[in-house]
Amino acid sequence: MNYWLVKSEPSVYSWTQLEEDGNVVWDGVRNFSARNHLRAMKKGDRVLFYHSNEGMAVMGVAIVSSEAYQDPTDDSSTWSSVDLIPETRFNTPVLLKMIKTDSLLSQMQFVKQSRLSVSAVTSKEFDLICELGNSSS
DNA sequence: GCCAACGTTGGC
DNA sequence: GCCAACGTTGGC
Repeated sequence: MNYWLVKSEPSVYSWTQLEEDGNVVWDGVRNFSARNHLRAMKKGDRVLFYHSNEGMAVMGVAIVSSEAYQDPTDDSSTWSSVDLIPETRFNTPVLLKMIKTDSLLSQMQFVKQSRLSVSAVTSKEFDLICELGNSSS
């Protein structure tokens, strides 16, 4: 299994919205590196769901429920989408501030490439984020 | 195929 | 609201 992180501005699409919807078509990605990550996703892969701009924290874990297919919002056959479903809501969102102070987590791809909207996560990083997110503060 | 200009993202 | 980072575009 592989691990990923997607970013979303909560004013555009939030974790709470994902929980209400039960699933989401992750469309609108218009960056080649991010698209390639979408295409590498397998059903069952875990995806950290990060709030950018407001909140700036990993909110929980989603699951890839459908592998990459033609982005329905794209006419040019260039871009791809996947489907995500919510799995676990962290009881303690893992703040970017905290991630940046950790020697392991501060090396995460999404920290180093802050504009990449879909990034890869190692299993170590994933486990530690989950540990922090599931611990009661 | 290079690179300057431009637009967008996202943290602060 | 500012600005740094960086991906994309387009002229040459």
